Amino acid sequence: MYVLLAAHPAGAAVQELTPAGDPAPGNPEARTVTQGDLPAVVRALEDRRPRWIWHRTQDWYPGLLQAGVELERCYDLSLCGNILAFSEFAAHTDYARTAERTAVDDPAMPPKTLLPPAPPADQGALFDAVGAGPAPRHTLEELRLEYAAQQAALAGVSTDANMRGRLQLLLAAESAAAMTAAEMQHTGVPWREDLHGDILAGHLGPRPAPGHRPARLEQLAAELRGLLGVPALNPDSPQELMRALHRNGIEVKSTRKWELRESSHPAIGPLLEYKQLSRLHTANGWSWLDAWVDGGRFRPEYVVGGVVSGRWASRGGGALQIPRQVRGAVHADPGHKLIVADASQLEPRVLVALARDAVMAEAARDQDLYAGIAEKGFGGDRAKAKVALLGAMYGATSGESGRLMPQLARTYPRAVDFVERAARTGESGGTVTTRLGRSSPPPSDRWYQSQRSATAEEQRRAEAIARSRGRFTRNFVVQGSAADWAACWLAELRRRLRTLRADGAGARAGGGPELVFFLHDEVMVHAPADAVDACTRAIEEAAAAAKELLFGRIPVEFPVSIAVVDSYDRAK
DNA sequence: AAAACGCGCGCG
DNA sequence: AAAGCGCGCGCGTTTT
Repeated sequence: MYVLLAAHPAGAAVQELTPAGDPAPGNPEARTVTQGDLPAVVRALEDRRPRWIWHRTQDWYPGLLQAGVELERCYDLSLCGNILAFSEFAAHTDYARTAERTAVDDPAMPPKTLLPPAPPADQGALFDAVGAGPAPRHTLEELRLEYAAQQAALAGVSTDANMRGRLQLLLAAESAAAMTAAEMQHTGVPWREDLHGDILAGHLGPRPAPGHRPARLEQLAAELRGLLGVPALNPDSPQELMRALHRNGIEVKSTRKWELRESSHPAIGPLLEYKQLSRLHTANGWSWLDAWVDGGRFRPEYVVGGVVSGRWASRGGGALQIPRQVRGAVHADPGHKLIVADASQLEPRVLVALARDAVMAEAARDQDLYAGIAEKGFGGDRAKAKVALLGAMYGATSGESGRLMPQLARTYPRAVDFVERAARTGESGGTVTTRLGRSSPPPSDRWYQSQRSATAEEQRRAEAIARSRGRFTRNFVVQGSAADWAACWLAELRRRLRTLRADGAGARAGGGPELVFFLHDEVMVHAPADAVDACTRAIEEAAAAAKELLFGRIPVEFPVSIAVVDSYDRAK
């Protein structure tokens, strides 16, 4: 069953559709629902396990979750349309051809909200007030036609090499990701403000008055002014700092910490400490706590489709950059555990599978892939093998990594060829595509302009721009296919956790197992102690399922390492 | 005064 | 030890 949900002046409009996007023969009429009635109506329909079709998950699902309604599956027209419009698998379809002319939704655009909670006051007037605000951006009929067009495009994708199946899987996984993101934002990461406060006080001293440096930073700044002989120095100003360093004979070209570390001047130690603590204070200090942690939960906004490769981005709170320094504040509730799982060395394993490199696959049977690769081709030197492989995936040209490339190519020609081909394609303006069919964006205007270069200087510049795009497409196939895998892993895990909750896992502990965090190749589940074993099994099963969905039965493993801990800093 | 840019650094 | 990819954010600085 497919149900389309659209904004309507009266609140919302609901219509049952066929899988292809036609009005359902037995029940072709749309009906309108007031905003207040929507949660109850949706909940009643959910009993029939429909796939909910809507413009953007972020417009609908947060409000429904707020009203206590959790749903199983959806189809996000905006996210799926973006994939279909660019996918090479669908490039020959009418949908992709017309999509080039129509603006595609920007995934990074903030969502409008239809149901409580109301958006912050400063933007409330724009999006608020059903009936009083601007007309909905898309009518029910427009969205129905959009869905039908997307399904027609999908039906037009070749079944060769299971391309249609793979793309369909990607659309389902992307839509599931959108739901997971909304659910995780709703749930939040368990965050102990008191522990965070202890960490801050330990490093910085007591909380300072607003606009002031904490005691420890002030002390270090004073020390630096003395050591560098600049009484008014503001160490936060790179310009002032650079001048002060030069005056003391410290000839750095930037104030980056790895360059500073080269110098042995007595000011360098305190300066590096200042930089580290200053970062902690400004990025994850007391104001961060005030702004982002509420009621013991950190609720970041995830932006599914925010990265062209298919990775998620986030907005506000730096959710995808929680520094190791403060991970001790991420703490399970009483009677609960955090299960932190990450896919070990995901990208190189994905490369092995993509390239069907049997030699590398054999080496990758080792739990430690880099050690396995080192054994064959690098005389057991793990560090060398790792640097070489990372260089191959990122397009290293110089340094040790660049020098090791030929050595890697001798033993593993298929894997190296695979990324080299992706690079060549990108350099010449072509498109590359992930395992499930997400394609790279077209070259930038800069790239096109540089193609028409005349002088030798312009020519050199053009080659640099081309190489830069080559590094991007080289990495895109690996990073993007890893994101494909991770999206499937997450979707499979979500499904299993829903089953565990439905079966009553953790009912006594006051809250069943929940996904609370996802970071590229890592998931965190917050689970009652007695559900931990079932959850770890679910995580492993989901990983195995993801591999098979992407690649079928191939002799490449995607092991996950799992830590069951009370706080995040104890994981790996 | 506000917006845009560049630096530096956190994460994978 | 940093370099090759992908991000977000806060600060200082420059431009509008």
